[in-house]
Amino acid sequence: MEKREQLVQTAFRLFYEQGIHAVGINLVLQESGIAKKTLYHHFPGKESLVEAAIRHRDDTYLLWLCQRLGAVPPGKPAILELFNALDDWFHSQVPEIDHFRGCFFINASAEYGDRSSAIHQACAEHKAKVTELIRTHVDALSASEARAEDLTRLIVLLKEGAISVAHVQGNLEAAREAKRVVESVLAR
Amino acid sequence: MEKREQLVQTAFRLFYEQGIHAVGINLVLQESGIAKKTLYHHFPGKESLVEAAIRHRDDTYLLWLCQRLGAVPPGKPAILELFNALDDWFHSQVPEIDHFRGCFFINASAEYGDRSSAIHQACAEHKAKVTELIRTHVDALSASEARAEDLTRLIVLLKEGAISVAHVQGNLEAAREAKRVVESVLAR
DNA sequence: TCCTTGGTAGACCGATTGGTCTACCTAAAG
DNA sequence: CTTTAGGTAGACCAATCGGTCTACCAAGGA
Repeated sequence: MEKREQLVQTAFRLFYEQGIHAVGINLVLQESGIAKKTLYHHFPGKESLVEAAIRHRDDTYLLWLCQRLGAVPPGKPAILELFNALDDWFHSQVPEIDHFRGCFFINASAEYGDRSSAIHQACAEHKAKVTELIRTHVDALSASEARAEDLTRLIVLLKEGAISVAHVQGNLEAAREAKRVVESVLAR
Repeated sequence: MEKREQLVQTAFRLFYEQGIHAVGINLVLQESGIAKKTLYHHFPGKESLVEAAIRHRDDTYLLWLCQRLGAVPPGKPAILELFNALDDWFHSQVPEIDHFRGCFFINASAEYGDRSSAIHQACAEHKAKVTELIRTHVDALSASEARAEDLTRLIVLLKEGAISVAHVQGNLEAAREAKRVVESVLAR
C-alpha cells in the first residue's frame, strides 16, 4: 500500500518540523492529500502513526549512518567518520535526513517523557541500535573489553552531547569539538 | 501577586511532567484552582505563560546548581561536584528540582524547534548561563586560555550527553560515566 | 452609607482536536 | 457486462483547544 508510506513520510516530516503534539491529524491529511478514513484504515489512532513515523526515521537514519561508516575503513577511521557525519547533519548537508532540527528521537522522548510509553521505548531502542553500531567499530580497535566498553560510552556521551548542544544552543561546531576529544583519547 | 506565582509553578510542573503542547490552559487552571480571566490578566497568552515557566525553572535550577558547586572548594572539586549533582538529579533525589524527566530546556526546545522562537532562545540563554558557571570553575584551575576553553566545551558536551542518555535510554549511571572521563582528563 | 475600582469567577466563543460513519468509486471476478 | 468487495472521500461528531466577556464581589474614599 503506497498511501500508507505516503502518510508515514508526511507525518514524520511534519512531526520533525513542528513537534508531535503540535501537528494534528488533519494537517497530516491535508499535506498528504489523503482522506481521514484511509488513515484510520491503516492505523488505529494517532499514536500508532507516531510509532510508524519513528520506525521510519529509525530505518532512514541507521541506513544513512551505516553507509557513512561503511565507506571508510573500520575501527578508528569509522569512529572519526561518525563525527564528520554528525557535522554534515548539523549543517543540514544531508538531504536524506532533512534539515537539522535536533534528534527526532530525543525530541519525541521529550514529548512522551514517560519511559513506559511505547513511543519513548521505540526511541530508546533506536539509540541502543546506534550504540551497538558504534560498539562494533570500537571492537575493531582490538582493545580490552573494559576499554572498549568505556570508549563506547564516551563516544555515545559526546555524540548525544553534540546533538543537544548543536540544537539547543545552536552551536553547529559541536561535532568537531567532540571529534577532537575522541581523536586525543584514541591517540593515547 | 501570589496568584501569578502559583500559576507559573503549576504550569511548570505540568509542562515538565506531560509536555507543553500536551497540557492545555484549562488543566493548568483546574490544577491551580485559579480562574481563566485571572490568567489572562497576568499573561497575554499561553506562550507568555510558557516563557514564565521557563524563566522560573531557569532561576530554580541555577540556584540549586550554584549552591551545590559553592558547597565545595572552587576548581576541580566543584567540577566533579557538578557530576555528583547530575547523578543525584538523575536518581530523582533532589526534591527542589522535581522527579527527573530530562532537562526541561532540552524538552522545551524539542517542542519549539525553531531557533528564532522566543521560547527556544530562552532555553539557549539558560544553557549559556550554565556554561558560564562551569567556565568560572574551569578558570579556577588556572590553565591556559585555550585549554580552559577546550575543557569547558568538553564538560558541557559530557554533561548534555549524560542528560540525554539518562533520559532517553534510561541509563541513570550516565553522570558517573561522564565524571570518570572528566577525572581522567583533569588528572593529565 | 454609597460609589467606584480592580481583581476574580466561570459561562461562553469559534476553531480545531482525534476519531466515526455513510456514500461512493474503482477494479477484479464471474 | 454485471456483480461485488474493499479502499477512498469527506461530512460529521463530541470534546477540547486557546481566548473573550459579562457579572460579581470585596475594599477604600467620599
